[in-house]
Amino acid sequence: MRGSGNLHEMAVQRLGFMIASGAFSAGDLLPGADELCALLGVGRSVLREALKILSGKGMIEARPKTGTRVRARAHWNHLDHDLLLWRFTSPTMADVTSIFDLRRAIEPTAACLCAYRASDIEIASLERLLEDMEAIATDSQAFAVPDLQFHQALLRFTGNELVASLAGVVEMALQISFHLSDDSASGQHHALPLHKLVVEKIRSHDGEGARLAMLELLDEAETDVRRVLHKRTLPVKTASDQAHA
Amino acid sequence: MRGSGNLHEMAVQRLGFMIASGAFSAGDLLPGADELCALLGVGRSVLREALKILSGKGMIEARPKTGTRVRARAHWNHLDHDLLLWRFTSPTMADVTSIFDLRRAIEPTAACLCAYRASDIEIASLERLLEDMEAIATDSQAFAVPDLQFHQALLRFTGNELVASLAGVVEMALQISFHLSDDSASGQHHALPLHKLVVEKIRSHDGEGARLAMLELLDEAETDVRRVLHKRTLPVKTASDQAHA
DNA sequence: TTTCATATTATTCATAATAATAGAAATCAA
DNA sequence: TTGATTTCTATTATTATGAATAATATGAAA
Repeated sequence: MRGSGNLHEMAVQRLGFMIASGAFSAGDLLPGADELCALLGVGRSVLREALKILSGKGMIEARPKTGTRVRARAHWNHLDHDLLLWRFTSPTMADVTSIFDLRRAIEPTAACLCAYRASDIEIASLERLLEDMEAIATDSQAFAVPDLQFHQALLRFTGNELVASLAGVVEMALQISFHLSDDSASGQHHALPLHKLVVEKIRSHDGEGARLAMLELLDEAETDVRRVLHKRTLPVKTASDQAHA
Repeated sequence: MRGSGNLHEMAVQRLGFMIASGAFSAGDLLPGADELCALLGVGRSVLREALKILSGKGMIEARPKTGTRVRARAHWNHLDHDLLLWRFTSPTMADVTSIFDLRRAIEPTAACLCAYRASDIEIASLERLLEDMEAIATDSQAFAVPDLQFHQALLRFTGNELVASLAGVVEMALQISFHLSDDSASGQHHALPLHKLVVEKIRSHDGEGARLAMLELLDEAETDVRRVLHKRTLPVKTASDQAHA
């Protein structure tokens, strides 16, 4: 858990992660203010700011007399960057489904919009990112950087700030992909042709083509993640990794 | 601007709206802490909490010595409920485009997912909402309630919390629709058949059919909004409504 | 069953001390 | 003298603490 920076950031991270990982369940009362201060080792102002941030994410609700309650998950802003982080640090198969549901909804549409709206300069910058990816396609880890930039640029070039605000989700998705595939050094070169196809379709203003290419790209990415995650999660049954659980 | 509730909520609403509507532009320095306290009529703790909430939305960034800066719009979390409110209180045509871009990406996919995942109970509750809509189809304002519930239920029944977190966007979209169409008392009865079609397709587990029906529904909704907004914005040129501009 | 008092808790404010840093001044090397 | 580097300082955010206020769930009384 990233605990660097200001005190209240640290408090947010610790408390938020605890709540997100189920240390308190929905409807539960958090400990009183003073007790929480002691638990987190911070003053009241800091705790208060941390609680405000968490309530901004929809996770808690404070009321006089009763105290501070954990709200139902339906109220949480699951698209929040921190929340994504807390939730998907150790992703399950169901988590992969969630993420790719959303990507499959957003990114093909974004590619389609780009085909009609992206400027020549923007398309050129997509092509430059393709070159970057090609140059380091053998290094599975370094590949992550231009890959992420590519997908985020695509969202941005829709010219729609609402769509672009979903960048955090694809960031998390790619982080999971690359985190999982660091041992299977297959390289990501098989992903490159589809990326190229997407840009080709965008350059020729073929919206429907771009959508389909992106869909195919996502299908492939999802099966990749599932395959590695499957191999990863099986050994857990035998291994005794309950050191500090 | 809803200024009810706690002091810091009020401060957030006022400051946030000011920033969102361009009173300070990106990179600008906000007034110092004490000056802001005076401006908003609150103590330092309250101001501090308000600033924390706004920085949680990605709108500002505080650093010692320099002060608190307004971040570039690209960093804002435009999907945040408050931000949607501040931004779309008086929507432009471009705003309508933004919202429907996103709805067209999300809701057809959500309808498709529902066709495969929604339980019989959930489908039944969609049908109940259809009945509610039918019962009050003549009252354009009352219609808004079950309509909103319908679209949000659809997102929820995908079983995907990430997707469901986009409920705020459709809420804003429908609010705009109904806010605009309160004079053109055409009634929303023409929207009903398409809603029914969506549910029919879901009940028969026809994902692609549900997607297409939802797409059609959105097309119709968008042209409706555009038509009314067009009629609304034209008279502004002649009217002298610069009373307190 | 309703009304009211009370104790608990969050909320707010005010003040003081600490930490961080941008910009200026001073120092040093070429 | 010039340029870069370091140190210093003033400014600002950050944190802590204490005290007073507002709101309300709970239980007692009517």
